[in-house]
Amino acid sequence: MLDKRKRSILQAIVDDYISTAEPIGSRTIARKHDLGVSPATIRNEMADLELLGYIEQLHTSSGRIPSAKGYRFYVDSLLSPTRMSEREIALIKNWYQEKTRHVEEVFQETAKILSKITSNISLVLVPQVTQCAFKYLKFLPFDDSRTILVVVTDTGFVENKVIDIPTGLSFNDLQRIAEHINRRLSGLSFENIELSILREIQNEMLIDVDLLETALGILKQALVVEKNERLYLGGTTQLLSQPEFKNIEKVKSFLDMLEEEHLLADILQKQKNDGVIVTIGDENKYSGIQDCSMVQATYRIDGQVVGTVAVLGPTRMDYGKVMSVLEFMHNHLGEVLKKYKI
Amino acid sequence: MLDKRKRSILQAIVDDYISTAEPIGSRTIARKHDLGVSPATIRNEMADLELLGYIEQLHTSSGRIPSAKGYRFYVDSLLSPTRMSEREIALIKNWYQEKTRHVEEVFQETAKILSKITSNISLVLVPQVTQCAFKYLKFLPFDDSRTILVVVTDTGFVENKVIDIPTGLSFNDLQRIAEHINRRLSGLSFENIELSILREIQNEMLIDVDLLETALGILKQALVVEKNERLYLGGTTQLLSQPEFKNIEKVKSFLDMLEEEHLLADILQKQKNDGVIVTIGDENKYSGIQDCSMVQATYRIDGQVVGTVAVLGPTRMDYGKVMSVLEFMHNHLGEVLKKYKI
DNA sequence: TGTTAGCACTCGACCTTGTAGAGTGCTAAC
DNA sequence: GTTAGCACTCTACAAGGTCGAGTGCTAACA
Repeated sequence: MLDKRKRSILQAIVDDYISTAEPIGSRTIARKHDLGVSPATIRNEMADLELLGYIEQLHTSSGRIPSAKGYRFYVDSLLSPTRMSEREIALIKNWYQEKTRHVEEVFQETAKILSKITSNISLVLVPQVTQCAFKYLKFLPFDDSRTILVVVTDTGFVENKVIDIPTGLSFNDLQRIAEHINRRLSGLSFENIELSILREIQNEMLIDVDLLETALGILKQALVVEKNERLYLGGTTQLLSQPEFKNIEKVKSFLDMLEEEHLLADILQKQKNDGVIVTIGDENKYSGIQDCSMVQATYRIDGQVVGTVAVLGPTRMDYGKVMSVLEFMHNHLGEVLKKYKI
Repeated sequence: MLDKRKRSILQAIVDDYISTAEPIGSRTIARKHDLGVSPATIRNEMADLELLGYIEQLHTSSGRIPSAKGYRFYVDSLLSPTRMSEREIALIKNWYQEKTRHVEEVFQETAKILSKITSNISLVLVPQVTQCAFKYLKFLPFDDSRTILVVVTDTGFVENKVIDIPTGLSFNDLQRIAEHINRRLSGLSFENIELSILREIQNEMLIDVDLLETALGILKQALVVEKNERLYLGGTTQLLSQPEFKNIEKVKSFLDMLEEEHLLADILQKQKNDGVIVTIGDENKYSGIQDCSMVQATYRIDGQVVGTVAVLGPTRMDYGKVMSVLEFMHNHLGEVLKKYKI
């Protein structure tokens, strides 16, 4: 364990480096932070800290910058958990009030808020439909050969698709099939709608087994669409303001990675514990972001975890601020979503 | 009018500059293009071309680069209209076949194809709903206080929204109102649904004028959502490969502009003639893209123009290729959309 | 009269060199 | 254990020099 002075010095280095993006020297620390010791002493301590792996040097005679281990210690032991100020909270709540009318807009604006406040890239993973319940499906008329299949969930998500009416089925047949399916499935969560239940339905409707199969196929297809998690991204341009992305090649490879949406969704750790998680530098499993850190948090509706929000940026990020914002989202995004009738 | 040799030289300059992004000198032209004259002669001609405003010099003793006027002349008079090769066309058609299942995916993939082929940013403006016809609206049950309003167009676009049931209206009232509205509006294009018609409907339904007003309000609100043009963007990262965007500040301001979607939609000229249009440099009305060129083309369904595709990039773009691709989209995107049941 | 070779000139790109400044480690004194 | 002093290291930056590509002009040539 580090003694008090070493901790103060490490804290000073991380704090300063986060705000200036410049390596920090002993004299700078002595000047800015009143530790009551001379630069020479600080130099000795810094040599120790470097030996212990908390800070590193780009070359002889440059100041020190925090290592991944240093950031980890900072986040775990030096950062006093802060909450957002009342004023900030009021601002955010007001933002939601003004800018959101659809559910989708809540996600969109959440991404915007996060990236704006933290000056980093934000990710919002929307609820997996599997976690909400099937309410009903309905076929709406379109023309002789096509119909509109509408699937409604208990949370008010509506998905629709224009589909061909399977040959041999009349529109009335479809209505009948829909009614039956609804009677059996209504209220079940999408997770619980398994092939076995679908088989049962098929068995119950002895007539037209083939036709039902087609209809069930359509439902399944709709489910696939539903299940597809959606990801909202915010603040990709903020990236360009960060000094670590001066190098245009770096920006390019990073943006290319961001375009691989499924990859990003995968990067978000399936977190077990319910709260804010910080992943620093090479703790990330994808090499593309190993000089980045990610802070993520779940959000819940009625106590159930339904999605994840995250902030992604260079390891040199303002962990305190980012964590407090995500803490807020963790606690309040569910409320907001509920208010806006998800 | 330029004589034949000047035209050859201008063409050589534009061609070379497009492919190398370096100013072109007289010696380079003499070497690469067999014009049968010496560099000195070419120099004299270039001096003339500069005087006429077709090319310009960044400083004494640099080669020449085309001016906006030069590009304009190139596009109008030097570029022989080319078509895409059969092989390329087959590739594109195959791409659509493999990657598109929803209508939205067609737009998404069109943007991707355009940016991939042209190495520039692509814009796909999707059909304005105003240009297709209202088919019907329907209220679907949700819960005691809310209903799902579904609006269907003749092209198969379906938009839905969960709305509060206005106090005083029963679900049956809504059904009745929907029926009446459908009877009056079905088949009308959204453009033709004007306030006057809505007033008429209001007058016809003498009972419950207040309630109808509310319902019409909801429809109008849905229309607003509908009318909102959607814009698909592709290849923003391609930008970073272009040497004119080495400067990170430039990239940033450009990307910021791209985020203003409505602005972009506005930049696309409301074109009257039906074909491929090229806008070069300061011909663009927005100052943010005055060192860029834009090539745009309409696409049609059943002979009716429904949307626009465009490619945006530095003035130094491969106009021949870009124009041929957009010519292709102009002629075939409608077909693709039709096949995928728009 | 149009074309060409030759020449002096210009300017950016690139390299070298020198200097200032920030920072370090070590040592000796407090 | 702490500190002042000192020699040392390394980067950033500016100044100066050279190279090469390109130009315009002039005089000679077909």
